[in-house]
Amino acid sequence: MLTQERKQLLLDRLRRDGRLVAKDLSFELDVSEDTIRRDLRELAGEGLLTRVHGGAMPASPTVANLDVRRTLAGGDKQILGRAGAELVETEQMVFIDGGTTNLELVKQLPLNLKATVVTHSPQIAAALEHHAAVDLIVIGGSLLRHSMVCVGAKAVEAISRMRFDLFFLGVTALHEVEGATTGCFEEAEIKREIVSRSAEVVTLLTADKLDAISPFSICPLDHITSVIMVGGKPGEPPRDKQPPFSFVH
Amino acid sequence: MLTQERKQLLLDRLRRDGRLVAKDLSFELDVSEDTIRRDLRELAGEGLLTRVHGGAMPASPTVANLDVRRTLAGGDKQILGRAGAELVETEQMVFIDGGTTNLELVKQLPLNLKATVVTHSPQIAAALEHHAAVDLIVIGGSLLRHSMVCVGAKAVEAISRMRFDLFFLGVTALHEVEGATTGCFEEAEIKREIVSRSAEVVTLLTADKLDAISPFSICPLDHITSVIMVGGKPGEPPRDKQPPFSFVH
DNA sequence: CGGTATCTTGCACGATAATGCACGATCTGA
DNA sequence: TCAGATCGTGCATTATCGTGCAAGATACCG
Repeated sequence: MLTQERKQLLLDRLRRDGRLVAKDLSFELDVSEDTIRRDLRELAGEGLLTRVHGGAMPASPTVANLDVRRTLAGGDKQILGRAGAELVETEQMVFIDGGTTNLELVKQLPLNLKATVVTHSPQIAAALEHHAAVDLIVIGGSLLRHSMVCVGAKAVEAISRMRFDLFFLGVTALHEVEGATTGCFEEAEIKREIVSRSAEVVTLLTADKLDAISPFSICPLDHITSVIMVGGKPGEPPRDKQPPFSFVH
Repeated sequence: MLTQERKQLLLDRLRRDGRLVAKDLSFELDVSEDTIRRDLRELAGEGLLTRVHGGAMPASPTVANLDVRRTLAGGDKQILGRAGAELVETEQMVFIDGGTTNLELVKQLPLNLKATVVTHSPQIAAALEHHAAVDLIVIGGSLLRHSMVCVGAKAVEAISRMRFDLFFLGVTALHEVEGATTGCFEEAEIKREIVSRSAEVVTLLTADKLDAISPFSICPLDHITSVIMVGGKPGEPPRDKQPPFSFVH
């Protein structure tokens, strides 16, 4: 990727998101953080943006940097997304479930990632538009409105003819005893099928979904390879969870 | 290959990709990098592009970002989109093809529209997220990168079991004699299937696609119920086209 | 037909730009 | 105040660039 092209992309991102995080960009564009910081320094030199600790903000009179740190830190879902994005390896066959957390994950996948991605979420698919080296397979079917994923017999059947290295499972609740559960029968059905055909199952979980139960069961906890949660306050012993639970921040 | 020919190719590439990489071009055209760089230097001298380390970028502060271009180029397409949106009636079964024009159409559909929409474009599907009363069916398959629609045998088969009241057909070219054509074999295949199963076929057409021909045939002109074009200058008699052509502005 | 001028291309070589890493300084949140 | 993240700088490495030059192609002219 050309240097100028990258800088242009940074500016576009800044306009779109209202901020830039050096570390995330470094991962997504597959260059060192030094390079990103150099770019930001130069763009700031041209007055195109304002540098702040951790990244950059728009140059315009857009608010000062009172609590820039908090702004830059981004939501929990972004943190989870980044952690998830780092798990994907070259040439893997990955199924990505729907949901806002997984959408964050997709946004943080390296732009030059070479892999096969399967999804039943049109939004996930659309978000992969610019990942030119990703083979994208969309599972069709009736679209469930509230979760915006495709379900139905045909969808299950299509999935039943595939095998995945990695599955990013979205759940509405996770419970020590009841395992992973969700709010819709059709969705549970299809998730269960995917779980059964995946070597690794990873769930990116926000704290509010832990120790909760939804109506329809997906699978017991031990079918899930890894549960990644946003770590609470640093210092605080990260809850009393054993693996497969892990914490990021 | 002639020098001038090569330079023209470079400019075409630049317009298409938004950037040029010297090394890649050297390999592709089988000349030394020096030659490419010489070309770029001369083209830059004529102000046709801007040189950057590793290649070249567009001369004008062109909006390199495709997403931005999509919204900017919107004028005519928005008009077409509105015209198309007005054709959809309650309870109809509508297939919406991919493409930026149809995306505009979807954005202008009434939020309370009650209908069944079928599409093989994840972007179209995602854009219908907030249309709560729309039954949405997504046709899955391998995703064609450049047009971002799903294709393949499974997709055609799924479509072959449906019937549509209305099909918004996207084309890259429309010609009096050759009819509707497009740039990709797989796409033509699937469009043809949809046309054959639709009571009405509507094409929203920007002027630049008229009287042009693309490699793969979809259907003759008389299979198309209605071609809606953006009217040229108001006052100017809207070309010499008979129905099915109609003009809006 | 032979000779010359012009253009194009590829290669060599020193100069410049881009990148990543190391290390110490600075900033941030607790 | 402290630990960890982020930053700036200097340096080594690699890729790219610009220039000069020579070989081949083509056109032009006598």
